[in-house]
Amino acid sequence: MSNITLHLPDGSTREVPDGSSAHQLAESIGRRLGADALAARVNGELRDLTSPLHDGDQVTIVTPASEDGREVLRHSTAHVMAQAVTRLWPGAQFAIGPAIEDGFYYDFRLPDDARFSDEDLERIEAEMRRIIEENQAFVREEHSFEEGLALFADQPFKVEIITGVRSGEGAGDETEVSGSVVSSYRNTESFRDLCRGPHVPSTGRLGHFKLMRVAGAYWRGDEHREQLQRVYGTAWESPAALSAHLEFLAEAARRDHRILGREMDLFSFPPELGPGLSVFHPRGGTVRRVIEEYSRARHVAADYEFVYSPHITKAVLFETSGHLDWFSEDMYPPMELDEGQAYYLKPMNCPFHVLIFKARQRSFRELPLRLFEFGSVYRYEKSGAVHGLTRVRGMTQDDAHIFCTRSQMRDELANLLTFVLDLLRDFGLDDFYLELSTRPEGKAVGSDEDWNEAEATLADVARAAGIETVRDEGGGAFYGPKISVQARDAIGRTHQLSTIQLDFQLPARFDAEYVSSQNQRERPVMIHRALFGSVERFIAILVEHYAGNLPTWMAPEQVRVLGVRDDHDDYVDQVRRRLRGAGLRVVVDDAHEPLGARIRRAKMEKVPYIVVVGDEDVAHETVGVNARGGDEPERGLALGDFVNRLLEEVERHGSPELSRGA
RNA sequence: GCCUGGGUAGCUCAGCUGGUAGAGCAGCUCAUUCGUAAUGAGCAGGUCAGGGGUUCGAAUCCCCUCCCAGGCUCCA
Repeated sequence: MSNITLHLPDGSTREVPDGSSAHQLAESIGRRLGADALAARVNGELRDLTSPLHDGDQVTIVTPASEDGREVLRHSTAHVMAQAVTRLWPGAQFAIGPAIEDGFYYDFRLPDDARFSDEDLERIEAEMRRIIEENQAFVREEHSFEEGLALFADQPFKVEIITGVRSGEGAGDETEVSGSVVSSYRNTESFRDLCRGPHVPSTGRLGHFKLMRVAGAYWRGDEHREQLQRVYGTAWESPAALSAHLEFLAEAARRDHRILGREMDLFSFPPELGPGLSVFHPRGGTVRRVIEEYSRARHVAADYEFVYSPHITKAVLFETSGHLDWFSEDMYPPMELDEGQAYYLKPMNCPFHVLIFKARQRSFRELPLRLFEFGSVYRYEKSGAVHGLTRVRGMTQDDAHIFCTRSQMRDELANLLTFVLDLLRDFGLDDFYLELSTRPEGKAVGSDEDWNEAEATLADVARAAGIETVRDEGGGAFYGPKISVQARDAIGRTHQLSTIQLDFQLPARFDAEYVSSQNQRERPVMIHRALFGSVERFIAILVEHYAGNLPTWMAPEQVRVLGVRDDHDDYVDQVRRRLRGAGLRVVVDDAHEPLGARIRRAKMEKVPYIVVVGDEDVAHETVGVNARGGDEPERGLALGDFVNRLLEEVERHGSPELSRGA
């Protein structure tokens, strides 16, 4: 028997007998690898371990603790769940069950319109453990379309997938079927599932999973079609990886801004206001004011001009802008005033800024004209979509619109991107990537040339910024492409923050013009940009990023002063006035409670500095300082030194030009 | 908007199959005067989300509405 030569990921080659499977290759490399192997990536394609190899193949053995390995074991775990469900609910129909980030899901329709309850998750999980205990093999079988249709005759969703593939539709169902044949994986005589694969060799290779929740999900993601029962699970290569993931979820829950916001008395969502509408309490108001004031100072330094616009407007404004055509469903319904005149709450600020531009004739000498506003907007988000401060019905954008000439556009965008990233870094977010969203099919307005030019310009600017950029094809707004800045937070989650959008449409719709140096009327380009996105959401992200421990410059309360005994009150007040006089936010806790209890309260409220003063401090004009996150309290620090230290810390965060100018 | 689950004191929660509401923390009062994460006692606090129904009797069972959570859909 002749040998074939295979290429391994480390660049080496290996000869194995012709007809060898990926599994045999793994075993020939090492017993340990043979035992670990779950699947193989052959010439870039994931395959079963049993698949035969051919001369010249590039082969990577897939082991559990890898992205490929986790994907395969998650997908296989989804099949185990489907089998468990059919055992528990005979006649259950299943739709699709792919691997997703951190886990998997499977969509089901249960007999007699039954629904899963939370308790059912435990039953399903127990049944899955039995299936894993049985160590059933995953056996791949291939069929013609006709055979496939016959095999899955009692599974209407599978039939739809198969017929969709045959007619060339359903390209999105690659996890189920691909190519010219129908493949299925059989676990037992009675259970098989339509699937492209690959899968782990047998169910015994699985087991580090947990079912998380049940949810509704529309068949094929279409809200006009049947809603199925989706079960989500997480699955990992080892107990340690599973528990690390569960601990990550617990950590995210501990940082939840909705919980911390209440505990820290920052904001609330009174039910009397309605879903998605928040109020900021004094402490949250302080955080917000500090953030907004800092943003204003930066914008002043960057030559923005400040404008204001009303919250409601006649319908004609949004008819002209085109927003009523596209988003009327997502706007609050109009108020009928003045004999049938419809007024809308504004869902965005841009048309107002265009009107400001148009208020008089503009010269090219005024461009770029940068109009900034903390603009409150109202959007009628679907009731199921609102979430804390991150998805709301009323929010304030740090919104600006830049009017410039086409020749200024590139420089303006490049400077803007630098400005954005610098500002975000000042808030402690410094791990970014960019997303370039391009023309949305079927929704876009405007000429191809304009779109191409806009996309190319944004791509150039993104490249020049030297930050990782991913493309989001078709993700742009109807009037132009955009760059968005995605920031990773302290626990690795990404949040879409700033967006920079190019717009050739709105100036045209409103017939905005400037007079050029050639005395010609020209159409300006408009750049929409919001750096925080919404101020509310930005605060939520910061609270979660810092787990509530906001840096001193943003903290609602910077220092808490405690006297050891009542008779230190005079000195406590002296310390308070000194700190207050230096512009610091100070609170005195003179409750009649033991010092330890007051320390504890201040710690739990995440105050950056706790100052304790007693007899020795009164005598020497010193303070004891217990810093948040510090090891040991510092005793006998001169009051003046402490004040200077704090002032330095508070001022240090900003950019140099700002601390000089503002 | 749809699916699943939920709503009991300011917060976290208990209250079995219907018999008339409880704890801890927080709050208030009094006592305690204390050097770095919980001093003690007492008091007060509830239309059990709201409305309707079943019942001799509803926090508990049924219906409707509101709100919340997690998904789906959507996200200018």
